[in-house]
Amino acid sequence: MVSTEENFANLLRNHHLKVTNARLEVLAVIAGYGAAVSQPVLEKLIGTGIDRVTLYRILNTFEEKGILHKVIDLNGTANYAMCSTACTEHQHHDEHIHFNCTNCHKVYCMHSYILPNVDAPEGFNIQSLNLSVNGICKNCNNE
Amino acid sequence: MVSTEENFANLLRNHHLKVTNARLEVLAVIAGYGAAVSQPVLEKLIGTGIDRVTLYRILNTFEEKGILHKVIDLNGTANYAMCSTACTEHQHHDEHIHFNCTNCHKVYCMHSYILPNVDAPEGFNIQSLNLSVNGICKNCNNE
DNA sequence: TTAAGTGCAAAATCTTTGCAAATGT
DNA sequence: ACATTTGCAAAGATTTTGCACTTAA
Repeated sequence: MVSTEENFANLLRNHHLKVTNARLEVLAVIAGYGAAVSQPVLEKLIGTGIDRVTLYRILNTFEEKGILHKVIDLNGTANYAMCSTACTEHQHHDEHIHFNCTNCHKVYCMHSYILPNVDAPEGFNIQSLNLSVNGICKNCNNE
Repeated sequence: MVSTEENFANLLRNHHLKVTNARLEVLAVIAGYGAAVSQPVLEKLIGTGIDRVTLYRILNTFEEKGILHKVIDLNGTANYAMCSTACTEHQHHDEHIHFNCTNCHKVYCMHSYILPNVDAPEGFNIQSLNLSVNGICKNCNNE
């Protein structure tokens, strides 16, 4: 079995990105977090190792390349989560439900739920759907 | 028939807020806009009559009191729309679909669509749902 | 009269940009 | 070697706070 770090390196290579320490660390933290993460939280988790500007640029690059998808939470803050392998530079497939915990503000991707169909009114064209559920997550309920 | 301005004044009184020019103007602009409005757009529509800080404070107060509801759009920007009469200081009822135009960035409240039921996974409690639809609005399709 | 609301200045965030130095391939 | 990536400094954008002045009730 290949190490996790090697998997991340391959992920970067597959998207024609250079393998740098900063990028590997961002991937490791996000993949290990278990929920979508915001830039401020990421910054705390990572510590002083990576400059804030670099972090912003890494997140933007990863989103453009289809490595991460961006989820806007209840407060309008951007949160990032690993994309499914179906995401590419040209098309994001982010059609699942996001659960926003109103207590700890974690954002969970609920891959097992399927979005409903919605018919657009006359004159409107639908490109994508985004269903957010707000409530209390399992962690917070057990405290 | 009572004038619109008098209706707005009553709306403010009903929520125990003083009737001021700034508040009446904000209500008039938002009610006349036909979609949810962001603070920057509101500021342009209103012009120099109201200080930016006052505008922020009015929007916050209106949201707290249940006069406006806040809709976060695709970019994480807060947009404000008139609440239905079912909204109070203690409980917002904002359970309708929001249509985000990816071209003009207007946010439409689709009151005629009903949200689907979602069952929460074990341990999670759902408080509210938020379904955003992204696409091209009628206005932009006709240009 | 007096509590609530407003305007201005200034601070606190959050995010982006420009450029020189460092790094991966 | 060379294009990419990074760090730092600085600018831009957005939102909040403090305080004195004004206004609605």
